[in-house]
Amino acid sequence: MKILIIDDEPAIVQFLKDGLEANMYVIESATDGERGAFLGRTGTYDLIILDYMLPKLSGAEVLKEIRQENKHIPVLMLTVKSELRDKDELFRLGADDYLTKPFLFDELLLHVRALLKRPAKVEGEFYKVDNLTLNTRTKIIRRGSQEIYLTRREFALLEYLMINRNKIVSRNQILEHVWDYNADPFSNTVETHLASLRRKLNSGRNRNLIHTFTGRGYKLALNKLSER
Amino acid sequence: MKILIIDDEPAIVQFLKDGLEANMYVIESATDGERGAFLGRTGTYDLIILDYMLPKLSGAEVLKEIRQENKHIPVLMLTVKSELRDKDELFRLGADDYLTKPFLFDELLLHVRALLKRPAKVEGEFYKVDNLTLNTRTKIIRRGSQEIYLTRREFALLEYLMINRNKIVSRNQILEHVWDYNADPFSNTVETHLASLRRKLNSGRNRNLIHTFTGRGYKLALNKLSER
DNA sequence: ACTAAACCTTTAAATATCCTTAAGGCCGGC
DNA sequence: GCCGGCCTTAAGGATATTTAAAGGTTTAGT
Repeated sequence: MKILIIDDEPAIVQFLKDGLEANMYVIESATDGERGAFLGRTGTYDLIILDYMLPKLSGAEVLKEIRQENKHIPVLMLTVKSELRDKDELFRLGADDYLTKPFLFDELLLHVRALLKRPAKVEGEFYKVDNLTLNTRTKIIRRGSQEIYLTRREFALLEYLMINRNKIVSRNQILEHVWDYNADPFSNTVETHLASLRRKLNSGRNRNLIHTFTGRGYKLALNKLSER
Repeated sequence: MKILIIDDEPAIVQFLKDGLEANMYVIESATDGERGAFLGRTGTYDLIILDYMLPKLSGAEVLKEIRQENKHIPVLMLTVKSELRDKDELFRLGADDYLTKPFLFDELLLHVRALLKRPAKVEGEFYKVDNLTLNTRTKIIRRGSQEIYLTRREFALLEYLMINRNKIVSRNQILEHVWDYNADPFSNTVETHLASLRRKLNSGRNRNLIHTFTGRGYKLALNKLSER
């Protein structure tokens, strides 16, 4: 899951980034409204965290720009109580949720989880394919009863495959959803991570669940071809 | 365990602080209601000790503010008998317990212990992971039969890890619960204390119980990964 | 109030982990 | 059987963590 943070205070951005990365989210950030609006319009995110008070382009304007692009990405707004005249104002602008500063990180995390659950991305507490499970709350991966240790990138990759299980996802889709804009599309880092993910998932006598479709992409499923 | 003291008399604050620190609690304090309410709302405490009579914002008002933030932190109120018309008044406001001044420190300590036991933070007299035990009453740490001497900060750190045993806690969570607001989040004092804690706990041929999850935090547990 | 010890924090260097890059071999499609 | 795309492995670079040591502050004893 990829989250965009737009806030002009570097310390806050860092605080949110660290905390969210510790919870296995992929983070991109912008420290002014202009850059934030650009990323929000052009990037691929599952959630945007947007400060109300911003230089260059206010939070409200950024939100408007994003919404114009017909995107219905969940947007969580951060406000200072004194700034907030009317909370309905925020919803009218198109925000999905808001939080008044200061807040505890755990509070934010609850809101983030709730928002990410909405767009039918997450049905229950678990994703499951064969005997492979991903717990969306604890971020624990298991193959059968054995817990599997994954790095952040590997986790984000597997999560994306799990969300799209039984469907073919292209290399570019993966790159868009799991890597940030710095990623070099000509490098083979996706393939490398897929390899190490397969190695970790297939240990023992477990069957391979990540199937390659040459020229098309990858599919996480019990069988390469669907049979009914 | 971190305690917030809100009292306008510096001498009382000092008295409580010294005594509680001697019992391995981490203390923060405020000498007026405004500051107290701010800390109470924004900080992370396991208990708040609140004087009824305060300048700027009365104890009752401070309590109301804290409770508005939906927090159910235990609050211990301190009153002078003459101030207290009706003790039910305090409970109605949301206090969990009260004490009338003057009192003996040991009395206070009993109340503090009782309150901290409530929120399922402490089950019995001991925390235990492998052959490592922490006695919540005597504050004695043992690895097997060997007693281990820890400094206050090390103790608070281990206690926090013990409360959250078998769960990953991030560096920021640790900072929030074990250090006070003065702590510089960019220094590596947490890491340094973890190192010295590990050194003390792992002496001899004991296995390491504090496991690192790069980019995510630390977990106190028998094994890094769980197998069921 | 002074001194010494204990403790906590800071800095910096060493180490470990993770991510990316690059090269060579393998496999599947044609 | 050839070619291009994919996989694997290893090495290098970047980032994160651990360790060591010195400096500063607090605490405790006299």
